[in-house]
Amino acid sequence: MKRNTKQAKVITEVIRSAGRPLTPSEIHEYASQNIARLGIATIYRHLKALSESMQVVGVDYPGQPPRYEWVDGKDKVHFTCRACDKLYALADTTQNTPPAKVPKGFNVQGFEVMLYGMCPECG
Amino acid sequence: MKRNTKQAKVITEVIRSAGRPLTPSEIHEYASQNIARLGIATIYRHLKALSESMQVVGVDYPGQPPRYEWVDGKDKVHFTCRACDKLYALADTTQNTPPAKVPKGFNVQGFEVMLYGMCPECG
DNA sequence: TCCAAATTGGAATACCTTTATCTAGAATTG
DNA sequence: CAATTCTAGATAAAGGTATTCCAATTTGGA
Repeated sequence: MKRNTKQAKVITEVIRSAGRPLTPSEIHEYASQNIARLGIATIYRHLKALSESMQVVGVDYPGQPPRYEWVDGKDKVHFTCRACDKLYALADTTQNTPPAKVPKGFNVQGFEVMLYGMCPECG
Repeated sequence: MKRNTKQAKVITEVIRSAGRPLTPSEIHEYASQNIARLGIATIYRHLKALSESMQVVGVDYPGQPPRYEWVDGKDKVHFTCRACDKLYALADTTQNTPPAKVPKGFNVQGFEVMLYGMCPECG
């Protein structure tokens, strides 16, 4: 039986309220503010479970560690700054329509847009 | 002085003509068909150089090793099959226009669209 | 052709993320 | 409240990519 532990609540809330994709160590860092001696393995265990239940999805981009993001049907557009490497979640302006046509036979279930450039802080 | 070696030519040509993002080991495999005893370190050396000179870019997606793709101003749209994990490069139908609006202050230099779903072979 | 310098191959290894393991502790059930 | 069983924490270990090292080779120029 699945149990409702304090760790599960905090980890889930951290990801859900972040508003942007977080790395496992970021999640660990933020959740540790509410739970002393939180093990990194616990982060990975919950990330695995949350991924399997489709509540979070992985977001990768080159040269950076994998990040995880809450699934809410929005925030499919990300922006990464080439100067400071910050990752932003932008409002989805694509209305859930894949911004590209696909050849016959491909069934698109989801999509993701990654923008590269300079963020307001970096120029 | 930079030298024009057979390895550099073959590795570059493998990536350039692939038409899709390749993993370092895929590049090694294909290039080895033309060069006996090709070291994997040579692959990484050239990938690093080609990345720094902006001739290739990295393409990541969750759970898979990093792939590298030739930069030609096209092929910014990728499709990954959730069943077989194949990665396809689709024709860019976005005309180099980012498929999303960005807030004031963000300067978009490039973008990438990743589609998830089922490929023709898998359903 | 000959030489100095750049490049390669091969293997070791460094590096870092993720997982496995084990025991102690905590959450449900009756 | 006691028993049961899931979960957490800590650390070791795995897993796998990327780098380093250096002798041997190759390249471009004189």
